[in-house]
Amino acid sequence: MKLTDAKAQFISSWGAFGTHWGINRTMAQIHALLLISPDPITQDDIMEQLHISRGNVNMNTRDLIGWGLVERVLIPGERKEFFTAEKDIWKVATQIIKERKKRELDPMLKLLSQLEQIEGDKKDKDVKQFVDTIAGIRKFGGQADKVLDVMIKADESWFLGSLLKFFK
Amino acid sequence: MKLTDAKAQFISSWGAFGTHWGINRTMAQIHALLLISPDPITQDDIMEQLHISRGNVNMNTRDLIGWGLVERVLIPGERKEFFTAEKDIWKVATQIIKERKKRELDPMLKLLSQLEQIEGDKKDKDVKQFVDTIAGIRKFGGQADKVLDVMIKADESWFLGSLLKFFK
DNA sequence: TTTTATTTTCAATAAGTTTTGAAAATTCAA
DNA sequence: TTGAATTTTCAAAACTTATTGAAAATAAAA
Repeated sequence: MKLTDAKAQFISSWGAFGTHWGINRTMAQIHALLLISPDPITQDDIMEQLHISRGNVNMNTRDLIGWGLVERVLIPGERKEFFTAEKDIWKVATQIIKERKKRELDPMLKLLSQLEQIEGDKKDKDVKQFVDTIAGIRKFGGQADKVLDVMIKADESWFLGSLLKFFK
Repeated sequence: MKLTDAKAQFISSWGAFGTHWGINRTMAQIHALLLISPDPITQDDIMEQLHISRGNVNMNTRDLIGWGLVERVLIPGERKEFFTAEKDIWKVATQIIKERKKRELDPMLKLLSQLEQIEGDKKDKDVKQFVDTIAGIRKFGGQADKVLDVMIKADESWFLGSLLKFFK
Protein backbone atom coordinates (compact mmCIF):
# COMPACT_ATOMS: atom_id res chain seq x y z
CA MET A 1 0.00 0.00 0.00
CA LYS A 2 1.15 3.52 -0.83
CA LEU A 3 1.50 6.24 1.81
CA THR A 4 -1.25 8.36 0.23
CA ASP A 5 -3.79 5.53 0.40
CA ALA A 6 -2.73 4.53 3.89
CA LYS A 7 -3.10 8.14 5.08
CA ALA A 8 -6.56 8.41 3.56
CA GLN A 9 -7.63 5.17 5.19
CA PHE A 10 -6.24 6.12 8.56
CA ILE A 11 -7.97 9.52 8.51
CA SER A 12 -11.25 8.02 7.46
CA SER A 13 -11.21 5.24 10.06
CA TRP A 14 -10.05 7.48 12.85
CA GLY A 15 -13.00 9.72 12.00
CA ALA A 16 -15.47 6.85 12.12
CA PHE A 17 -13.87 5.63 15.34
CA GLY A 18 -14.23 9.07 16.88
CA THR A 19 -17.99 9.13 16.35
CA HIS A 20 -18.28 6.17 18.73
CA TRP A 21 -16.46 8.17 21.35
CA GLY A 22 -18.47 11.38 21.50
CA ILE A 23 -16.08 13.22 19.19
CA ASN A 24 -17.41 14.36 15.85
CA ARG A 25 -16.16 12.86 12.64
CA THR A 26 -14.45 15.97 11.29
CA MET A 27 -12.76 16.80 14.56
CA ALA A 28 -11.33 13.28 14.72
CA GLN A 29 -10.22 13.48 11.08
CA ILE A 30 -8.40 16.75 11.64
CA HIS A 31 -6.78 15.20 14.69
CA ALA A 32 -5.71 12.19 12.62
CA LEU A 33 -4.24 14.42 9.93
CA LEU A 34 -2.25 16.37 12.51
CA LEU A 35 -1.04 13.17 14.18
CA ILE A 36 0.60 11.99 10.97
CA SER A 37 1.93 15.39 9.89
CA PRO A 38 5.57 15.69 10.92
CA ASP A 39 5.47 19.49 10.79
CA PRO A 40 2.82 22.03 11.80
CA ILE A 41 0.24 22.76 9.08
CA THR A 42 -2.17 25.62 8.32
CA GLN A 43 -5.95 25.97 8.08
CA ASP A 44 -5.59 25.97 4.30
CA ASP A 45 -3.61 22.73 4.35
CA ILE A 46 -6.36 21.08 6.40
CA MET A 47 -9.12 22.47 4.13
CA GLU A 48 -7.34 21.16 1.09
CA GLN A 49 -6.45 17.74 2.43
CA LEU A 50 -9.83 16.97 3.96
CA HIS A 51 -11.98 18.92 1.47
CA ILE A 52 -13.84 20.88 4.10
CA SER A 53 -14.69 24.56 4.51
CA ARG A 54 -12.70 27.17 6.32
CA GLY A 55 -15.37 27.67 8.98
CA ASN A 56 -15.47 23.99 9.71
CA VAL A 57 -11.70 23.78 10.13
CA ASN A 58 -11.71 26.82 12.35
CA MET A 59 -14.41 25.52 14.72
CA ASN A 60 -12.99 22.04 14.99
CA THR A 61 -9.38 23.08 15.52
CA ARG A 62 -10.63 25.35 18.26
CA ASP A 63 -12.41 22.40 19.88
CA LEU A 64 -9.30 20.27 19.60
CA ILE A 65 -7.35 23.01 21.33
CA GLY A 66 -10.06 23.05 24.03
CA TRP A 67 -9.52 19.31 24.51
CA GLY A 68 -5.80 19.99 24.96
CA LEU A 69 -4.89 17.81 21.97
CA VAL A 70 -3.77 20.47 19.51
CA GLU A 71 -1.70 23.63 19.76
CA ARG A 72 -1.34 26.75 17.71
CA VAL A 73 2.23 27.32 16.58
CA LEU A 74 3.70 30.61 15.38
CA ILE A 75 6.39 30.25 12.79
CA PRO A 76 8.74 33.23 12.48
CA GLY A 77 8.35 35.01 9.17
CA GLU A 78 5.00 33.34 8.42
CA ARG A 79 1.79 35.30 8.42
CA LYS A 80 -0.51 32.29 8.82
CA GLU A 81 -1.10 30.32 11.98
CA PHE A 82 0.07 26.73 12.15
CA PHE A 83 -1.33 23.78 14.08
CA THR A 84 0.33 20.77 15.57
CA ALA A 85 -0.87 17.80 17.64
CA GLU A 86 0.60 16.06 20.66
CA LYS A 87 2.17 12.90 19.24
CA ASP A 88 2.69 10.83 22.41
CA ILE A 89 -0.36 8.55 22.43
CA TRP A 90 -0.16 8.02 26.16
CA LYS A 91 -0.47 11.76 26.68
CA VAL A 92 -3.30 11.94 24.15
CA ALA A 93 -5.18 9.21 26.02
CA THR A 94 -4.69 10.70 29.47
CA GLN A 95 -5.72 14.10 28.18
CA ILE A 96 -8.95 12.67 26.74
CA ILE A 97 -9.62 10.73 29.94
CA LYS A 98 -9.03 13.83 32.02
CA GLU A 99 -11.45 15.91 29.97
CA ARG A 100 -14.17 13.31 29.75
CA LYS A 101 -13.93 12.63 33.45
CA LYS A 102 -14.39 16.32 34.14
CA ARG A 103 -17.20 16.78 31.62
CA GLU A 104 -19.15 13.57 32.19
CA LEU A 105 -18.19 11.36 35.11
CA ASP A 106 -17.83 14.05 37.77
CA PRO A 107 -21.25 15.69 37.09
CA MET A 108 -22.91 12.26 36.98
CA LEU A 109 -21.47 11.27 40.36
CA LYS A 110 -22.61 14.56 41.81
CA LEU A 111 -26.16 13.96 40.59
CA LEU A 112 -26.22 10.39 41.88
CA SER A 113 -25.29 11.40 45.39
CA GLN A 114 -28.24 13.80 45.36
CA LEU A 115 -30.62 11.16 44.08
CA GLU A 116 -29.59 8.70 46.76
CA GLN A 117 -31.16 10.89 49.42
CA ILE A 118 -34.79 10.44 48.46
CA GLU A 119 -37.69 10.47 50.89
CA GLY A 120 -39.67 7.28 51.20
CA ASP A 121 -40.06 3.94 52.89
CA LYS A 122 -37.03 1.75 52.32
CA LYS A 123 -39.27 -1.28 52.66
CA ASP A 124 -41.21 -0.31 49.54
CA LYS A 125 -39.67 -2.38 46.76
CA ASP A 126 -39.70 0.46 44.22
CA VAL A 127 -37.83 2.70 46.64
CA LYS A 128 -35.45 -0.09 47.51
CA GLN A 129 -34.61 -0.94 43.91
CA PHE A 130 -34.09 2.73 43.08
CA VAL A 131 -31.76 3.35 46.01
CA ASP A 132 -29.85 0.12 45.40
CA THR A 133 -29.37 0.90 41.71
CA ILE A 134 -28.21 4.45 42.35
CA ALA A 135 -25.88 3.29 45.12
CA GLY A 136 -24.44 0.58 42.89
CA ILE A 137 -23.73 2.96 40.05
CA ARG A 138 -22.28 5.54 42.38
CA LYS A 139 -19.97 3.04 44.00
CA PHE A 140 -18.78 1.75 40.66
CA GLY A 141 -18.39 5.27 39.30
CA GLY A 142 -16.45 6.28 42.40
CA GLN A 143 -13.98 3.44 41.87
CA ALA A 144 -13.64 4.27 38.19
CA ASP A 145 -12.97 7.85 39.19
CA LYS A 146 -10.11 6.77 41.45
CA VAL A 147 -8.59 4.46 38.87
CA LEU A 148 -8.69 7.19 36.25
CA ASP A 149 -7.09 9.67 38.64
CA VAL A 150 -4.22 7.27 39.13
CA MET A 151 -3.77 7.02 35.35
CA ILE A 152 -3.90 10.76 34.88
CA LYS A 153 -1.40 11.39 37.65
CA ALA A 154 0.92 8.58 36.55
CA ASP A 155 2.98 10.84 34.34
CA GLU A 156 3.62 13.21 37.20
CA SER A 157 4.74 10.49 39.61
CA TRP A 158 8.23 9.07 39.44
CA PHE A 159 7.27 5.63 40.72
CA LEU A 160 4.14 5.14 38.65
CA GLY A 161 5.86 6.69 35.68
CA SER A 162 8.62 4.07 35.75
CA LEU A 163 6.09 1.32 36.30
CA LEU A 164 4.13 2.44 33.28
CA LYS A 165 7.20 2.56 31.05
CA PHE A 166 6.88 -1.22 30.87
CA PHE A 167 3.52 -0.85 29.23
CA LYS A 168 4.24 2.15 27.07
CA MET B 1 -37.04 14.73 46.82
CA LYS B 2 -39.86 12.34 45.95
CA LEU B 3 -39.28 9.00 44.24
CA THR B 4 -41.21 10.06 41.14
CA ASP B 5 -39.04 13.14 40.60
CA ALA B 6 -35.86 11.27 41.37
CA LYS B 7 -36.79 8.56 38.87
CA ALA B 8 -37.55 11.13 36.19
CA GLN B 9 -34.24 12.87 36.81
CA PHE B 10 -32.26 9.66 36.78
CA ILE B 11 -33.85 8.51 33.52
CA SER B 12 -33.30 11.85 31.86
CA SER B 13 -29.65 12.16 32.95
CA TRP B 14 -28.82 8.58 32.14
CA GLY B 15 -30.20 9.26 28.68
CA ALA B 16 -28.06 12.37 28.22
CA PHE B 17 -25.06 10.51 29.59
CA GLY B 18 -25.63 7.69 27.11
CA THR B 19 -25.39 10.03 24.13
CA HIS B 20 -21.77 10.75 25.08
CA TRP B 21 -21.06 7.04 24.91
CA GLY B 22 -22.35 6.12 21.49
CA ILE B 23 -25.67 4.87 22.87
CA ASN B 24 -28.78 6.70 21.78
CA ARG B 25 -30.81 8.70 24.23
CA THR B 26 -33.92 6.53 24.19
CA MET B 27 -32.01 3.30 24.48
CA ALA B 28 -30.22 4.62 27.55
CA GLN B 29 -33.51 5.85 29.03
CA ILE B 30 -35.18 2.49 28.58
CA HIS B 31 -32.15 0.90 30.18
CA ALA B 32 -32.38 3.33 33.10
CA LEU B 33 -36.07 2.57 33.56
CA LEU B 34 -35.39 -1.16 33.59
CA LEU B 35 -32.52 -0.73 36.05
CA ILE B 36 -34.80 0.87 38.62
CA SER B 37 -37.78 -1.43 38.01
CA PRO B 38 -37.80 -4.21 40.59
CA ASP B 39 -39.96 -6.48 38.43
CA PRO B 40 -40.02 -7.13 34.67
CA ILE B 41 -42.17 -4.69 32.67
CA THR B 42 -43.89 -4.74 29.28
CA GLN B 43 -43.56 -2.70 26.07
CA ASP B 44 -46.73 -0.86 27.06
CA ASP B 45 -45.29 0.05 30.46
CA ILE B 46 -42.21 1.50 28.78
CA MET B 47 -44.30 3.40 26.20
CA GLU B 48 -46.41 4.89 28.95
CA GLN B 49 -43.62 5.80 31.33
CA LEU B 50 -41.31 7.34 28.73
CA HIS B 51 -44.02 8.68 26.38
CA ILE B 52 -42.57 7.06 23.30
CA SER B 53 -44.06 5.04 20.47
CA ARG B 54 -44.39 1.28 20.27
CA GLY B 55 -42.01 1.03 17.34
CA ASN B 56 -39.37 2.98 19.20
CA VAL B 57 -39.63 0.76 22.26
CA ASN B 58 -39.48 -2.33 20.12
CA MET B 59 -36.34 -1.30 18.25
CA ASN B 60 -34.48 -0.09 21.29
CA THR B 61 -35.28 -3.05 23.52
CA ARG B 62 -34.03 -5.24 20.72
CA ASP B 63 -30.77 -3.29 20.64
CA LEU B 64 -30.43 -3.56 24.40
CA ILE B 65 -30.88 -7.30 24.12
CA GLY B 66 -28.18 -7.28 21.41
CA TRP B 67 -25.86 -5.55 23.86
CA GLY B 68 -26.58 -8.27 26.40
CA LEU B 69 -27.98 -5.78 28.90
CA VAL B 70 -31.65 -6.72 28.78
CA GLU B 71 -33.56 -9.98 28.66
CA ARG B 72 -37.00 -11.02 27.57
CA VAL B 73 -38.89 -12.74 30.36
CA LEU B 74 -41.92 -14.96 29.92
CA ILE B 75 -44.36 -14.81 32.77
CA PRO B 76 -46.67 -17.84 33.04
CA GLY B 77 -50.27 -16.95 32.34
CA GLU B 78 -49.33 -13.63 30.68
CA ARG B 79 -49.76 -13.11 26.97
CA LYS B 80 -47.40 -10.13 26.76
CA GLU B 81 -43.63 -10.25 26.81
CA PHE B 82 -41.79 -8.74 29.75
CA PHE B 83 -38.33 -7.17 29.91
CA THR B 84 -35.79 -7.02 32.67
CA ALA B 85 -32.26 -5.63 32.98
CA GLU B 86 -29.13 -7.03 34.60
CA LYS B 87 -28.86 -5.11 37.88
CA ASP B 88 -25.25 -5.84 38.88
CA ILE B 89 -23.40 -2.75 37.66
CA TRP B 90 -20.10 -4.59 37.45
CA LYS B 91 -21.68 -7.05 35.03
CA VAL B 92 -23.30 -4.23 33.09
CA ALA B 93 -19.94 -2.51 32.73
CA THR B 94 -18.02 -5.62 31.68
CA GLN B 95 -20.75 -6.47 29.19
CA ILE B 96 -20.50 -2.99 27.62
CA ILE B 97 -16.70 -3.18 27.57
CA LYS B 98 -16.83 -6.61 25.96
CA GLU B 99 -19.17 -5.44 23.21
CA ARG B 100 -17.38 -2.19 22.49
CA LYS B 101 -14.05 -3.96 22.39
CA LYS B 102 -15.44 -6.38 19.85
CA ARG B 103 -17.21 -3.72 17.77
CA GLU B 104 -14.59 -0.96 17.88
CA LEU B 105 -11.18 -1.73 19.33
CA ASP B 106 -10.57 -5.08 17.65
CA PRO B 107 -11.36 -3.86 14.10
CA MET B 108 -9.26 -0.74 14.67
CA LEU B 109 -6.24 -2.79 15.76
CA LYS B 110 -6.67 -5.04 12.76
CA LEU B 111 -6.65 -2.05 10.42
CA LEU B 112 -3.63 -0.48 12.10
CA SER B 113 -1.51 -3.58 11.66
CA GLN B 114 -2.30 -3.45 7.95
CA LEU B 115 -1.42 0.24 7.69
CA GLU B 116 1.92 -0.27 9.38
CA GLN B 117 3.16 -2.26 6.41
CA ILE B 118 3.30 0.54 3.86
CA GLU B 119 5.79 0.76 1.05
CA GLY B 120 8.21 3.65 1.11
CA ASP B 121 11.49 5.03 2.33
CA LYS B 122 11.67 5.06 6.11
CA LYS B 123 14.02 8.01 5.88
CA ASP B 124 11.30 10.19 4.34
CA LYS B 125 9.90 12.18 7.24
CA ASP B 126 6.27 11.82 6.14
CA VAL B 127 6.66 8.05 5.99
CA LYS B 128 8.47 8.02 9.29
CA GLN B 129 5.85 10.08 11.11
CA PHE B 130 3.05 7.96 9.69
CA VAL B 131 4.65 4.67 10.71
CA ASP B 132 5.58 6.00 14.15
CA THR B 133 2.06 7.28 14.80
CA ILE B 134 0.41 4.07 13.69
CA ALA B 135 2.87 1.99 15.70
CA GLY B 136 2.26 4.14 18.78
CA ILE B 137 -1.50 3.83 18.58
CA ARG B 138 -1.28 0.13 17.90
CA LYS B 139 0.97 -0.47 20.88
CA PHE B 140 -1.28 1.54 23.15
CA GLY B 141 -4.39 -0.15 21.78
CA GLY B 142 -2.80 -3.56 22.25
CA GLN B 143 -2.15 -2.82 25.92
CA ALA B 144 -5.66 -1.51 26.40
CA ASP B 145 -6.94 -4.67 24.78
CA LYS B 146 -5.07 -6.80 27.31
CA VAL B 147 -6.20 -4.76 30.28
CA LEU B 148 -9.82 -4.97 29.15
CA ASP B 149 -9.54 -8.72 28.65
CA VAL B 150 -8.38 -9.04 32.23
CA MET B 151 -11.39 -7.06 33.42
CA ILE B 152 -13.79 -9.09 31.34
CA LYS B 153 -12.33 -12.37 32.52
CA ALA B 154 -12.09 -11.26 36.14
CA ASP B 155 -15.52 -12.62 37.00
CA GLU B 156 -14.58 -16.01 35.71
CA SER B 157 -11.33 -16.21 37.67
CA TRP B 158 -11.32 -17.11 41.33
CA PHE B 159 -8.23 -15.10 42.17
CA LEU B 160 -9.07 -11.96 40.27
CA GLY B 161 -12.66 -12.28 41.38
CA SER B 162 -11.65 -12.13 45.04
CA LEU B 163 -9.27 -9.30 44.36
CA LEU B 164 -11.98 -7.31 42.68
CA LYS B 165 -14.42 -7.85 45.54
CA PHE B 166 -12.46 -5.15 47.36
CA PHE B 167 -13.42 -2.68 44.70
CA LYS B 168 -16.96 -3.78 44.03
C1' DT C 1 -3.43 55.52 7.89
C1' DT C 2 -4.89 52.42 4.31
C1' DT C 3 -4.52 48.14 2.25
C1' DT C 4 -4.19 43.29 2.26
C1' DA C 5 -4.01 38.82 4.46
C1' DT C 6 -5.96 35.99 7.69
C1' DT C 7 -9.17 34.38 11.15
C1' DT C 8 -13.66 34.24 13.23
C1' DT C 9 -18.55 34.22 13.45
C1' DC C 10 -23.08 32.68 12.51
C1' DA C 11 -27.49 32.32 9.82
C1' DA C 12 -28.91 29.36 6.38
C1' DT C 13 -28.75 24.93 4.66
C1' DA C 14 -27.43 20.21 4.25
C1' DA C 15 -26.78 15.81 6.17
C1' DG C 16 -27.63 12.48 9.47
C1' DT C 17 -30.32 10.28 13.07
C1' DT C 18 -34.34 9.16 15.66
C1' DT C 19 -39.20 8.65 16.10
C1' DT C 20 -43.70 7.81 14.72
C1' DG C 21 -47.65 5.21 13.42
C1' DA C 22 -50.07 2.32 10.68
C1' DA C 23 -49.81 -1.93 8.06
C1' DA C 24 -47.94 -6.59 7.98
C1' DA C 25 -46.53 -10.50 10.42
C1' DT C 26 -46.71 -13.48 14.19
C1' DT C 27 -48.51 -15.85 18.16
C1' DC C 28 -51.90 -17.93 20.86
C1' DA C 29 -56.63 -19.35 22.32
C1' DA C 30 -61.10 -20.60 21.19
C1' DT D 1 -59.37 -22.92 11.10
C1' DT D 2 -60.71 -18.01 12.62
C1' DG D 3 -60.06 -14.01 15.26
C1' DA D 4 -58.07 -11.26 18.80
C1' DA D 5 -53.84 -9.82 21.00
C1' DT D 6 -49.32 -8.71 20.47
C1' DT D 7 -45.02 -7.78 18.16
C1' DT D 8 -42.37 -6.30 14.22
C1' DT D 9 -41.25 -3.57 10.26
C1' DC D 10 -40.24 0.45 7.67
C1' DA D 11 -41.37 4.70 4.88
C1' DA D 12 -42.27 9.23 6.02
C1' DA D 13 -41.81 13.02 9.21
C1' DA D 14 -39.59 15.30 12.99
C1' DC D 15 -35.70 16.45 15.14
C1' DT D 16 -30.72 17.08 15.87
C1' DT D 17 -26.23 18.03 14.53
C1' DA D 18 -22.65 19.41 11.24
C1' DT D 19 -21.20 22.22 7.39
C1' DT D 20 -20.96 25.95 4.38
C1' DG D 21 -19.78 30.44 2.80
C1' DA D 22 -19.87 35.08 2.91
C1' DA D 23 -19.63 39.08 5.91
C1' DA D 24 -17.43 41.01 10.02
C1' DA D 25 -13.51 41.28 12.83
C1' DT D 26 -8.73 41.19 13.58
C1' DA D 27 -3.89 41.47 12.64
C1' DA D 28 0.13 42.65 9.95
C1' DA D 29 2.39 45.19 6.19
C1' DA D 30 2.86 49.02 3.25
